[in-house]
Amino acid sequence: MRPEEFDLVGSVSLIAAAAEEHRPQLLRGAFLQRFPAHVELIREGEPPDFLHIVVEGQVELFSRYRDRETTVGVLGPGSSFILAAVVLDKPYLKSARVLSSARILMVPSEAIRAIFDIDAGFARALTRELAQAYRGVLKELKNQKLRSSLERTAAWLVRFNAETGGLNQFDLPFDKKVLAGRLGIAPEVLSRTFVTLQSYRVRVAGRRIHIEDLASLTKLASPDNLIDDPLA
Amino acid sequence: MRPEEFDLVGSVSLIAAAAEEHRPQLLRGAFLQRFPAHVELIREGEPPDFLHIVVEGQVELFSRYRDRETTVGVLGPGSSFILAAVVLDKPYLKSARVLSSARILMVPSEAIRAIFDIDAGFARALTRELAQAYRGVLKELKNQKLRSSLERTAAWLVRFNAETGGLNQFDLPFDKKVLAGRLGIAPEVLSRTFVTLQSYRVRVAGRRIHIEDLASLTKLASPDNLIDDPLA
DNA sequence: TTTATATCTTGATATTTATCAAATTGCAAA
DNA sequence: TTTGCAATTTGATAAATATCAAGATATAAA
Repeated sequence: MRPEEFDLVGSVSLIAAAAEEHRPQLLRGAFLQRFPAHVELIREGEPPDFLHIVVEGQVELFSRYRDRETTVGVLGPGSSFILAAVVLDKPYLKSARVLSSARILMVPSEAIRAIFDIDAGFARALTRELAQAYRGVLKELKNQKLRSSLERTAAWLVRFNAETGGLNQFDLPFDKKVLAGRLGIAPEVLSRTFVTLQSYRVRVAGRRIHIEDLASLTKLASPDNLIDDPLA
Repeated sequence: MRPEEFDLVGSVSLIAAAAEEHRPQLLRGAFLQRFPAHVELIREGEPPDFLHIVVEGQVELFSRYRDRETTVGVLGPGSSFILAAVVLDKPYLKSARVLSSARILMVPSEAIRAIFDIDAGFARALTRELAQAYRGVLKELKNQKLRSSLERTAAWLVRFNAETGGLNQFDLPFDKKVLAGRLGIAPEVLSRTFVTLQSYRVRVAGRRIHIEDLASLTKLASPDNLIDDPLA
């Protein structure tokens, strides 16, 4: 890696948690690589060679089964993925593909495990990250099982709105197709959901969303910190 | 705790992972307590006072939202729960109730966090446990999103059968109502699912299950190690 | 611009799952 | 045993979501 890349990488919280003297070892076999959209970064079932950290762009996590596919998450800068597989040295449970052109930091799994064993601060950070990831999936499971697709959509809109300044208007950060996956519904259903949301005074024009009655949408969504996770 | 209780507790893998000299500190404020069925052990939203470990009996993990409720897991002896909340010192995301009379080991959260900070072996064990828990929920999320209720039921039967000796006959370990919750369906749907499974030569009599054509059931279930988790 | 292609929407319909109500069965305490 | 309650089953129906097939629209490359 080039020097300026080290700076960039040092700002990744997990790496920053490692003691200064361990960082070189952690980054020795690491790559910071740029990938175009659609590239499949990892494939479920494969052994974990690298811990992946999104530095720039967006990555979709998904899983295939028979002839089906489902999205299990969408990540932005700062998020790592497949940490659990790396820790346990077990096969990936999910695949990942690049949505919009992305830069990914790839750190060799053995390095992660090695530093984990000798650097308590790094171990703590990693464990915290894992604990947060755990809570993230659990929340998503609850979101799926306890809410209807209309409610999930409303909750996502309310959350995204809040996290982008609460201006009550914003652009969707990805294709509606991807949002549908993120929400666990078919794209057609999302389309119809947006139609239904008109009666809650949500206006949709292409990627542009206007929330004209936040109170009403919020009432529908029933946001709940025990279900809704920060969008990363 | 009484001496024989220390033995019992020492066999819990997480506790066993702590260095000998740290065990007393870990167990100083701990309780090993017996609870009757139906007791609610923890309630989502509350701050994490204790890490809970099932020593005997069964515990159902569930979550409420509005007027709904969903099961997020059923645990047996050896399993801990709410580890992530303890590590992060954040509110529980799920509630827990006793199914069949149970003995629960409750270890104060601060003790867990304190030993975590000074005992690398314990920290490693805890992190591994967390990583496994993460993979467990992720698998459950995939199970829910990628399989129909019929397939989930078939997969559960195939898995349970395999883990109880592969005899192709066994008793359900809990009420059908609880199994329905575990599978994420209404009890009425489970009833009908069992009727449908007759054409796969599954016979149900009360709690007794006979699998008369494992191949056919297995074909329906498409077991997959990236989805099906050991039942613990 | 123009065109090719993918995304998005809409209509029609099928599947899946939930809900409600009413038996029925099982089981445990008296 | 008998009684009473909870669990389970079954029928009827509703609600939620998926699927398939066109169109319509947007977007990016030429």
